[in-house]
Amino acid sequence: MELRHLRYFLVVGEVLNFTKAAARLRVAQPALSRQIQDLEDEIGVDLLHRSPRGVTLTAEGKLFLEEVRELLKRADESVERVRALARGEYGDLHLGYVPIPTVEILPPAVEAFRKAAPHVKLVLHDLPTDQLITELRNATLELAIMVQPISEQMVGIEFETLRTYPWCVALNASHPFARLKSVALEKVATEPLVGLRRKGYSEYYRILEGIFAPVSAKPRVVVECDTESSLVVEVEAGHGIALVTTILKFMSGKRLLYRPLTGTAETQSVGIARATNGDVTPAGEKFCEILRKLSRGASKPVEQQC
Amino acid sequence: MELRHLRYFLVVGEVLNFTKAAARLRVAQPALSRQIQDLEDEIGVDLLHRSPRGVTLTAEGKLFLEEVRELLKRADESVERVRALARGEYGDLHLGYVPIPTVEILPPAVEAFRKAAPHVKLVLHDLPTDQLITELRNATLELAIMVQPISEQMVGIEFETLRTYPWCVALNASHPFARLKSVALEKVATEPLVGLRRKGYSEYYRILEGIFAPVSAKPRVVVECDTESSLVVEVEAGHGIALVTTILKFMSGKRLLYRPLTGTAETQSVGIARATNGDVTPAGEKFCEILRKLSRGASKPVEQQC
DNA sequence: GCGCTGCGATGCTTTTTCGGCATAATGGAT
DNA sequence: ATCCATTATGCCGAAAAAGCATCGCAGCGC
Repeated sequence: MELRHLRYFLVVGEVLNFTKAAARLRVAQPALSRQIQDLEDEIGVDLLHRSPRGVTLTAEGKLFLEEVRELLKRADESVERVRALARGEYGDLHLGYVPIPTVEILPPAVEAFRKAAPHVKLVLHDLPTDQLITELRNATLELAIMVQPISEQMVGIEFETLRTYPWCVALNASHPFARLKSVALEKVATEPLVGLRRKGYSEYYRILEGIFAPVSAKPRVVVECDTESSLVVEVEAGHGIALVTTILKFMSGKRLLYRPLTGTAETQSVGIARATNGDVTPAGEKFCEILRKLSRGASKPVEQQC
Repeated sequence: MELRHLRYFLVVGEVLNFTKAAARLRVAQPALSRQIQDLEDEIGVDLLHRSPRGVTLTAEGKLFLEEVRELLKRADESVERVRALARGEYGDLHLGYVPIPTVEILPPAVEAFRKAAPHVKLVLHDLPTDQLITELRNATLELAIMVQPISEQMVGIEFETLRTYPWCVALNASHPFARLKSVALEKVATEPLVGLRRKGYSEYYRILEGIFAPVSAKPRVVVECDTESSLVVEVEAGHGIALVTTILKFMSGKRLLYRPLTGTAETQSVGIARATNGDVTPAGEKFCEILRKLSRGASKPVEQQC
């Protein structure tokens, strides 16, 4: 039994006339008769009552017709599903991200992707940087949107920058620096700083050290915060100033002031990370493409307004 | 795309080796390679990664393999279902019956049928004779187990006798006839009778008239009962005697006495009725066969013990 | 390093089967 | 009885599948 037999029987069962069915199938009537006979022989059951005025379905034929209809529909769907998977319009996409630094990039990309590939089950995993790296390596995650990791984390990881943000100083309105238009790196070196916690954000400290290296200073972090939101609270409370990027504006609103940091060329890059040997599905590639397009087309990042 | 492609792909996907798969499929390896290539070309997606050390499934291949597994399974099931229908082991069987006269025949037949064809949905319809005839004609019912209808009801109906029961007289213990071993027809002719109601049991009256015709008498039915059980009650209460068959013993127990009726050769036939032009499914035929076998093999009907 | 081995792919031939054409058989309708 | 629409059959050519021999490739062992 081949699908041909089923396709032929479906039409014969619907039209109830070999001649017309053959015309619709673009085959000669005798060929069609043969195929249906072969089908009946193979399953060993008469499916049709033949008469010179056409054909009628037997009870077995009626049952089989319904089965065949369903079967052919499912066959089409199966093929279409595989094609959709190959086009990146079907399947699961496990995507990791660090919430705060990606807040400018991720939400519009997710929205665009959901529109472009509505049948892909997009699973978002909100995790700290260190764990994102781990899960990319063991393939739990396919892609991650995150801050560029420090070089020692990069083995086996590929990173593609989407946006770069200059560093700036976050402070509350009563701080002396509030009157300045910008803050020089040397001045920050002596200030007490509010930072993120070491565990989970190890790259933050490496970057801080990188920024201060030219002035031979060590950052003096007096408060370590679990999250960016508590960092905002600490700075607002005057426990120190913080070295951040303007992305933080998205969550601090007008509670903090931001001043450009001068005296360093360091920037923070946000982009896409993937495992070097990791299989990225077409859906994943589609998501990357959307991210790239949005990053190219977007207006200048908020840092400009700092 | 043909089922052949799917069958081949299924084995290749499971064995992950063309040569072994070809051996299992009893085709040459190049033929198998071709078919799989054709399949991939047709759906336009690579399903396998080839290497000189064997093959592995792509993500698309994994998905398609599952789809194919399901598809082929369903195809087999569909064919098997049609075959089962043709063998009378699948489908619906709408069976009508008149409860009391069939109580000796039907329950064991239903039990045997359920064992022989467990996947047939047997739907029992408990209806009066007249309605059974109607529903056989309009094909709502396929078969009915009932008392043989009178000739004018028989048009378009075929009846096959399974058992015959002689008529006897049902009476209560205090009736004068209770002392007799048997009751002659002439004696019954003058007695007040308890009978079934005319509406729905029209054949009962035709039969009664037939029994009394030889002695030029008319049955004198003084009470018409809706059901056999109320007939038992009326006879027990002494409102009259009743002409019945010994089948009634099944429900009256020892509340009534039964005496053979002499002076008539009339009997009541219980059997299978079907519409002359009605399609009887294999399941229906199977049921008939079981009824016949049970009727042949059964011990003599209860009438003998009357 | 070089042949060996196991694997899938390719080229060519043979076999099967599918389709087309002409025509027979069928059975109800006129 | 004849006609007509419809399905079935016989035969042939074309297409597709299978088979056979062989190639190409990559890892393995000597």
